[in-house]
Amino acid sequence: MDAPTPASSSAPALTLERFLPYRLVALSARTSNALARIYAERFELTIPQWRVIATLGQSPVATARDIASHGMMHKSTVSRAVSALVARGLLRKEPNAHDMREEHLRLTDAGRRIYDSIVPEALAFEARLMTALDPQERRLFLAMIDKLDAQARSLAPDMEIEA
Amino acid sequence: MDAPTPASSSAPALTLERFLPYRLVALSARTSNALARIYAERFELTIPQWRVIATLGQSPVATARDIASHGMMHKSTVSRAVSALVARGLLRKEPNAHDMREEHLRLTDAGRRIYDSIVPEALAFEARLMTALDPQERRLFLAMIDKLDAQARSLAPDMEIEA
DNA sequence: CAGGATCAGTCTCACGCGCAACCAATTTAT
DNA sequence: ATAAATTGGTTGCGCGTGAGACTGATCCTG
Repeated sequence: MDAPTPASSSAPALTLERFLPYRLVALSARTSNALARIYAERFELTIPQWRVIATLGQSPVATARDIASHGMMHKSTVSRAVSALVARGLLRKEPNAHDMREEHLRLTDAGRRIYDSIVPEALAFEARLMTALDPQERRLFLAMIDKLDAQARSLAPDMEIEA
Repeated sequence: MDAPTPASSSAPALTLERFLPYRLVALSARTSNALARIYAERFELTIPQWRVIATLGQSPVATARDIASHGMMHKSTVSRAVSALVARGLLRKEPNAHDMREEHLRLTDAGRRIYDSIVPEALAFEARLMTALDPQERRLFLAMIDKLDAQARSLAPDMEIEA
């Protein structure tokens, strides 16, 4: 790409390189792709599958609906990821006697082993990424993400997000 | 979702809410979706189409390859977006006499009008989002994104990214 | 100045996704 | 009590995508 030639336009300049949504997408795509290598190539997990496992690793029992909202996924995406994981023996469905519509999901031992294998690598990756910032910056950065996320929610309140 | 129950696991804790890649994806998805409403619903543009237009709004002439790398898209994605935009009369292909392999792409007047309509709205959206941060924080935040992006590149150097 | 590597862009294929219709269980209203 | 509305989850469908093969053009190297 050439140097950004000013467009023959009357509109105020929109320079993607300085446009926040663009920067966010770029950074998030880069880190996600790098991280995906861990669980995709080495553990044969898709992104939704990893999100299901990550959620259940953190909260041992959850319904598909919980997982969908927590992982910002469509419920059909979760449903398919769950089916695949159950078929692989990494997840178990347990009927909920109090509400037969929902099913409680739980990692099997094999599922937890995979989770336990991925977590240290994911944390190590995060740590390597974070070396770009000093400790104070890290706190600041996460705090600012929180603020921006809250603001984004308030700007599009009714939106059910998909990643 | 319930309160994060500690998992019965020996692995170090991975709490998604505090995991940087997760936070980045969440924020980036939220802002992208909100922004997409502008150009998707009101101008009937897909995300790749908007990226093509945004790039050409900024650098009036570019090849498909330029646009792909600039917008972090696969070349086939760009190819299809370009075809659709040409069909709609928003883009023009011009053969390059010096290299018959590539084609120079340029917005038509209609294309530029759409670009000029979207830009102020996109900038207004960014501004509204940015109100969550004070001016100094904004500079800091963008600088930290740059640092993290550079670090992410160095951690996965050979990776050709897709958003 | 040939022949092989490289490059721009298109096209086919298979797949994963979001959507929306759907089913079954449960809650609410009448 | 019963019908209507709501909710959790699944499934069929259509579409857009990424991977990668392929075509034609250009460049490199001997």
